[in-house]
Amino acid sequence: MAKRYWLFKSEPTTYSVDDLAKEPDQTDYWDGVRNYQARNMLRDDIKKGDEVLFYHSRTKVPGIVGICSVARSGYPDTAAFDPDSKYFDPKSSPDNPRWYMVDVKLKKKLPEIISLTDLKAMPGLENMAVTRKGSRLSIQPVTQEEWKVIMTRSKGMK
DNA sequence: GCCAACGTTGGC
DNA sequence: GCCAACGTTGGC
Repeated sequence: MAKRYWLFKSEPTTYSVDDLAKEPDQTDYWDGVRNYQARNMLRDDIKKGDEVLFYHSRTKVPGIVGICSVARSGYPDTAAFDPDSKYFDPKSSPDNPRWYMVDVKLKKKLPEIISLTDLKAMPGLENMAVTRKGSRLSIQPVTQEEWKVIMTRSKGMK
């Protein structure tokens, strides 16, 4: 399977790119996704070696803040089994897990954010879910063309 | 903080 | 299986 590209959203008050940067080996699990469409991608499609845009949502300036790679393909989200976790789901069990997560490794924190406003203005990104109104999907596929456009933009930074 | 858009739940 | 009610998301 060829390498694929994704965009992961997180609220920085919950988990930010700086939190990931502090982790050993800058690697952490991406838990708490509780949406079936996103779950299916985590379980079936997102593989080790794929690349990920780290996106901050629900903040003053939303946008892409980092580039990550997938360090581990989809496996059951253990937070769903933990009654003390805010992601606890009694309907998920180790025998029959409902939710999945992957591990991500931060490759590069961008020197500056590529804001949503920027993304909307960049040619070639018109079809990205994140630039479309009302898109709440927290895990989104990114095409190779879109990825290239964003990489070109990030390389222009100093 | 507001509120429109969205996804999920549950009664019927 | 429909759909109203509800809770959540996320830009502004």
